[in-house]
Amino acid sequence: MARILITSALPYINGIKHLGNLVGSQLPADLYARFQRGRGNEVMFICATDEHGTPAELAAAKAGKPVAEYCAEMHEVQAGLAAGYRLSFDHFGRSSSQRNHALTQHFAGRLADAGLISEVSEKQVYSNADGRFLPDRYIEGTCPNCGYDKARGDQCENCTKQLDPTDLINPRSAISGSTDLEVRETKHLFLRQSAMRDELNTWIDSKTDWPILTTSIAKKWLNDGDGLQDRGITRDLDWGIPVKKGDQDWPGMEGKVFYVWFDAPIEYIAATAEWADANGLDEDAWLRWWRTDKGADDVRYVEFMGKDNVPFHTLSFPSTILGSGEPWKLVDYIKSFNYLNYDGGQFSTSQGRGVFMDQALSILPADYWRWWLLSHAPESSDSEFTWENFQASVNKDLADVLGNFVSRITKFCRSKFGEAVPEGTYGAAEEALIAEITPRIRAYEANMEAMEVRKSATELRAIWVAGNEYLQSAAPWSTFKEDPAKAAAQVRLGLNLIRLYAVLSAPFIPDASAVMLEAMKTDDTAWPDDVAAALDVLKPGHAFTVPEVMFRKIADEERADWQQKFAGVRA
RNA sequence: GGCGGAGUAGCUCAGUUGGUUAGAGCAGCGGAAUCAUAAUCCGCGUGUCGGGGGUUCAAGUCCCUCCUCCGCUACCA
Repeated sequence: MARILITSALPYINGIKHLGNLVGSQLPADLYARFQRGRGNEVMFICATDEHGTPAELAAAKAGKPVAEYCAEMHEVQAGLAAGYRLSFDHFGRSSSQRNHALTQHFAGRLADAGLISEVSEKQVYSNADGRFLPDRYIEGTCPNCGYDKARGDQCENCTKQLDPTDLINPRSAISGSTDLEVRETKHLFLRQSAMRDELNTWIDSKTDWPILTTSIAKKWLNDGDGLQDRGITRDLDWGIPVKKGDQDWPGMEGKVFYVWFDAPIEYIAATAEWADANGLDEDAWLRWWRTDKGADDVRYVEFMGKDNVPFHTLSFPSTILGSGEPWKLVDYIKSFNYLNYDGGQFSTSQGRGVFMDQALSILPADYWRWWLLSHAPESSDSEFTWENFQASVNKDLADVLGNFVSRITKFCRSKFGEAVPEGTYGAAEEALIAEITPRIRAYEANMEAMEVRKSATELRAIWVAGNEYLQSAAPWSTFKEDPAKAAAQVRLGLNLIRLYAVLSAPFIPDASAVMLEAMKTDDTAWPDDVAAALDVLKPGHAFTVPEVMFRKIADEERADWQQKFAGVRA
């Protein structure tokens, strides 16, 4: 039995995520986790909310709440939505946990001892009115290049010229609009990634099986300009993990916190410790997933994320791990995704454009969204959500192909043989179906193993179609008239197909899978290594029930209504 | 500007290291069947593979060039 550690990029705390965020990391990670569990492997699936940083503080202020309280509430909201989408995290932690405080401070101490931390004094813009230092993006002013009056301190959105905040004419705080700004000297810690460059380069070069999207981004950062740059890992904020060297104070760094991108990935580890705490387990229970000297040497660690997160997972976090000099588990495979667009434009959290996780669940059950999003996952390039495509795909695949298959076979059996699996011996046609479906199931497994999400969905659908093809050519409604025994065998196979589909489909549509198993009155979810045996699990006489309609169809009027409703911008 | 991704049938997309008549799903057209959520199954595709040039016996697949879209570009996370 293999042991597989899976992490999904951490959703940021400042609001409810949209469907693009969902399909870019958490959902495919869940698909993979469910598949691996289904195969009988031991899985640790970890996610958490990413709670630190300026945007969290601002969102809390806007909500009129203390930031700790705001984060606690939003964590519960996000946890509820994760449950709504059936994301099967073993633990959904918080980057603000005490475990993460301790681990982040521990790593910083180790890195300092290894000579990989430097202290740098720099000048940053301080807003007296806001009482805080302002990140470059939170300073607005007139672009010296094109005269655009809402240029940000890092870049002008109008002419795309990259800027330094001090370049701006008439700079003001983007938070309060105040022009009472001044440049102050402040000291920060930098992670000396540049010293790790060769080691990282060698490591990335060894990952020949990674998606091009992943390695090309990493190589770009390693080789661009003067090569990998050191990165500031502290900030002048109140909310965050206080800068400490292990459990010791860090002279000169009082009142500062670690930068969110330093502590967020460490939360993958800390959340696993939180999992152990929540389950009353000892230290070894989580260390065996993360420390190669404590049993993690046979763990396969896979990370899922959108492409914007790649630099941090290929360079910064590995620098932290490698630089610590301790035997922490490094990632084995990084699955990265492009973006999902919404009706011709981008989904946008800040602009409220698109469909958000809570809205989607309010109009349709999770399986509809899971199926569409996963079967259209933006793997090779950005992909696009349109209501027409969503309606057509879901109606055809889920309602017509799968749902109707379950409906027709169970109802036919009930009317002719009653609600129990009839007696019958499989013949040539049944053997032919098994012969056709077996290589498809093997291909499905291979695609799932390789995290080829769309291809997996295509193969699964083809397996559903094979059931309809079989039923159509076997035509038990005809054979029943002259040879009821033969019809009985055909029906028995059909009912067994339902159970098989439930097992195979569970990673994509867990709720429908549960409905199928319940209708077949079985809890046998063994993976079909032997397809013939898997189609013989439900024996003659085994009782079942006819389930309610599994997937209702989306009507044109509904679709038009939603299209209208979600066309604008969310308040 | 630099780097990366994409441009294949009306729509969404597959197309391994170049090799027989370029594929799938959806939509469309024709037919079969009537167990079923009017749900299924079968048949039907002459597409400048973004444009142009080149290498080769052979290119969607390699090289050059141009065009279009998208992302990233290091203090948003």
